[in-house]
Amino acid sequence: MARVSIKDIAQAAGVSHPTVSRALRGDPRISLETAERVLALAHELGYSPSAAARSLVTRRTHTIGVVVTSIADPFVSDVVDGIEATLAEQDYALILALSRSEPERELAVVRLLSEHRVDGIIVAASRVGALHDQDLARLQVPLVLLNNQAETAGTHSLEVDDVLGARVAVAHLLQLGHRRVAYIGCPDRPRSHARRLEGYRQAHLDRRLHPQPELILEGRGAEGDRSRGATGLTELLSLSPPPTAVFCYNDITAIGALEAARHYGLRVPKDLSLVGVDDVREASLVTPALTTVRQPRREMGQRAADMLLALLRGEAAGDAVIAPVLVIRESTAAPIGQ
Amino acid sequence: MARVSIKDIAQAAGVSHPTVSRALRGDPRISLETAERVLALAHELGYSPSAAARSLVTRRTHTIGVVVTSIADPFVSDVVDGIEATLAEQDYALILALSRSEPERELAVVRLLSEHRVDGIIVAASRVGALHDQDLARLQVPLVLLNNQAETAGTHSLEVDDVLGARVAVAHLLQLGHRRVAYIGCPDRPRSHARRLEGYRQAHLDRRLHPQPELILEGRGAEGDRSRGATGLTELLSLSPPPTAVFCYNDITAIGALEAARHYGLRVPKDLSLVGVDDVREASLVTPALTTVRQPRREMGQRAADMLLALLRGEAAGDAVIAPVLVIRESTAAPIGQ
DNA sequence: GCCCTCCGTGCACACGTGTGCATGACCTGA
DNA sequence: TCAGGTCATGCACACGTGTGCACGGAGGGC
Repeated sequence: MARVSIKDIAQAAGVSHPTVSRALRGDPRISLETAERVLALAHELGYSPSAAARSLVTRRTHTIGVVVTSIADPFVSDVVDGIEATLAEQDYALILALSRSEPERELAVVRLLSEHRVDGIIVAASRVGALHDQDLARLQVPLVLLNNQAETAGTHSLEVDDVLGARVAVAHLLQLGHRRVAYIGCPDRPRSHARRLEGYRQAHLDRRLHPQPELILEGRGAEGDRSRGATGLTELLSLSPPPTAVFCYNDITAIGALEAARHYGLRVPKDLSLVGVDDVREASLVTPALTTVRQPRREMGQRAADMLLALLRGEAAGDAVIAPVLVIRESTAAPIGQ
Repeated sequence: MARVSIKDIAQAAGVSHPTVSRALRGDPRISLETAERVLALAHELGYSPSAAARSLVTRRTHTIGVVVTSIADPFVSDVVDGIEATLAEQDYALILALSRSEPERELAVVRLLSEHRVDGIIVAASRVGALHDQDLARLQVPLVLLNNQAETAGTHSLEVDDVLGARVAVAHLLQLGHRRVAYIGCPDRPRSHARRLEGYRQAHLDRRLHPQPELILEGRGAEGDRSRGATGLTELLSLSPPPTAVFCYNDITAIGALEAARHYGLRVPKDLSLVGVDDVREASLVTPALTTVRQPRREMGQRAADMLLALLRGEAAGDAVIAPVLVIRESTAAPIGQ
């Protein structure tokens, strides 16, 4: 423990401790001579300022809290990586707190961040939303919500443009020549589900096409993503004619559909094109590699941190919308006969 | 910001602030009556103690630093998840710091943790090791190293039993009836490479078999894991007779070998059995799903945190070794003719 | 030579909490 | 009635840093 304080330096330099404080902070009122002497001594004694003592008087901890449901989720950890990158540049410390979607833990998180007097908070909920809001807002600290499913008043938020992502993905399929493009959705996440569906519609309308209702599957709630992809595809194949391409709510759903397609003897992308959303690790590994809509996760983290730091500087920061990127791989091709 | 202090409570309760402090900490010397009054007021006013002020006098911040190379690495994020679980139980805050394998950043990390006076530090290096040690040790704070490649004196460490993991994996292959089992290693990580090779040897000796030198591939350094798996397998197939099973340094190497096997028209596991190490996400997703040696990552994080907390309580904590687990999936089977 | 100005530094206090010691009230026993 | 003891509380100080203000000295203008 570096237990040397500015008082020790003061004594060694033969000055008062306020002089040391000013010298270290580069106060121009201190003579060059003493400033140099103090700096040299500080270095020599291995002085390290106490963030606690400093924050006590400045009322700033230079610390921000990051609340996520689970750090094991690759989406979340990429976002946190981006957050840290920006914060580290500004010498902010990052307190990581996991809510684990347990009310008890969420309460403890709020208490922890409150006691440590974080200057600001970023909440990156991977899936479920609508938590914390109330309690965290009560801390009276700048709050940035990332990809939150719930609309919360009084906070700043940042999210990916889901409508645009879906629109670009479906436009890609339509441009390849597909005319029967299906959508397998996700009722568990109503907000992004509705937006992706909207993008699906817009892509059709952009080409003066009308989406066919029987090709739009809401899916059942109780199912997991993967199984929803499989059962969804089974259902779609019973139509006549069946779709030649499917836009899936996310990559895991698309992989489920991919497995089902293989089971039915369909070749992807020759007989069926598939597109997912998220660009999870598995997407590039599966055979054929999945065409997908990537959320620039790291960049989103950076942007969120930038927003928060701007708020801390007293600047006004509106909400931000990030544009996703279509990554074309091997699971999409022109339909047979084109 | 909860800016109400014990002085405010004291004033409201008509007592002195030390009395409030004692009442909140449950000092038995305070009368039950005033204690209750103080607690009620504290709750009513929304009091939240200042960790900074408290730590200034107690010389304990109840905060620990976690240093990792990259949080985006799934191994690391699982470990951090485990660390957080244990720390949260004890109401410790967790400052996350990324070194990113950049000397400049490592220096900044040390400075940051030093200024925030963390009570202890856990270093979880995913791959490269031999960093920080010097600087971090200088902080005079309990230090736990997790899976570090370098031997560092004066610190506590925790690692997975690499020898045992390899031994169990190879024993599995031998028990299936394989008699020519190869090993594709990794010269970049000499420590764990040597240990897995040792486990490979032991498994043979356990059955009174002698490993054949031509079946042991060290691999070239410049190559990536995946490509090393592919070129390694190619080399092995030129032997006569070729091996019927391969134990790979890690899953990515095994996947590289898997792809090469497919390229040569070999069916896995019918013609060739493959085993990896790590149980990365991809391992269970690839076809056929990979038999592998899982490192209990989350548990390792928990154990590391437990060790650190024990050290903080002044207890002696030796080094710990974690036993890995063999996960049998679809990439291993008895050789043809068995 | 005197007054004013400017420059460098120190004094005192503040931030919020914890703790050793003293203080006063009350009770007990002789 | 008084000495001694217990109990609840307050006083003063400490932790390490930052800042408003006062102070002393040097220099310049008249």
